[in-house]
Amino acid sequence: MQVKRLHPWPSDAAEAEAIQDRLRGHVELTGPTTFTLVAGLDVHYHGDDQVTAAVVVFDAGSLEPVEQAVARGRAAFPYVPGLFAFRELPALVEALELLTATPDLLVCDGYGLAHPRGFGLACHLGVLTGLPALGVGKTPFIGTHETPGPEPGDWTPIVHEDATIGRALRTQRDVKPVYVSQGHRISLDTATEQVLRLTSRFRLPDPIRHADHLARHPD
DNA sequence: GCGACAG
DNA sequence: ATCTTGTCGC
Repeated sequence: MQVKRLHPWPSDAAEAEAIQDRLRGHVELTGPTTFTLVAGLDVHYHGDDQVTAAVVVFDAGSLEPVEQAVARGRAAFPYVPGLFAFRELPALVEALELLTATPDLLVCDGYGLAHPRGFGLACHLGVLTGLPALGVGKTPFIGTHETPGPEPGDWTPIVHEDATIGRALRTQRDVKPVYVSQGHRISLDTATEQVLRLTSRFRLPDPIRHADHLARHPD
């Protein structure tokens, strides 16, 4: 698939934040409610700043993987909380461009709207591709939330400065919640519904687990 | 002011 | 993040 060309690369944190502040205005918080090809994305780090990005495309009906791609490279930015996307974006975009199929939903490993400037990795990937995107975080990052109930599907809002920016969502009984937020062209209800639908057996959605596995074991 | 801080 | 990758832990 084709991805919009990356903006000039930031040489420091101030430039990176300026890019986020500018692109934030392009995020759309509504979009389709059903999908046919869902992609999970993840990046594996190894050695000194080496990265392997993986994307696995699933048929949304059968939940079977239909295509995958891997791109190797170097972390493109130092790790700074809030600017984490700049480490992984070039490798992830390269992996997406290797795909023959064009997914219609990106399931990202990290946050979207639930971010200090409202523009996490899932928003960034969504805006660059123009595709609906959602973020799934494994640890709380920003905002406050109550503990959701113990059953799959139970959730509580993540609130920051009087706004709901995501949900703590229980995907499996008595297993720690995941943190869902909108990336681009998706509602919070739809993002929640898709994360649940895509999670078959473990804590995280299958597309993210498969991408994680592929990034660790590319051969 | 200090510490903590997605992956 | 890195480790083998299910999740939790005080």
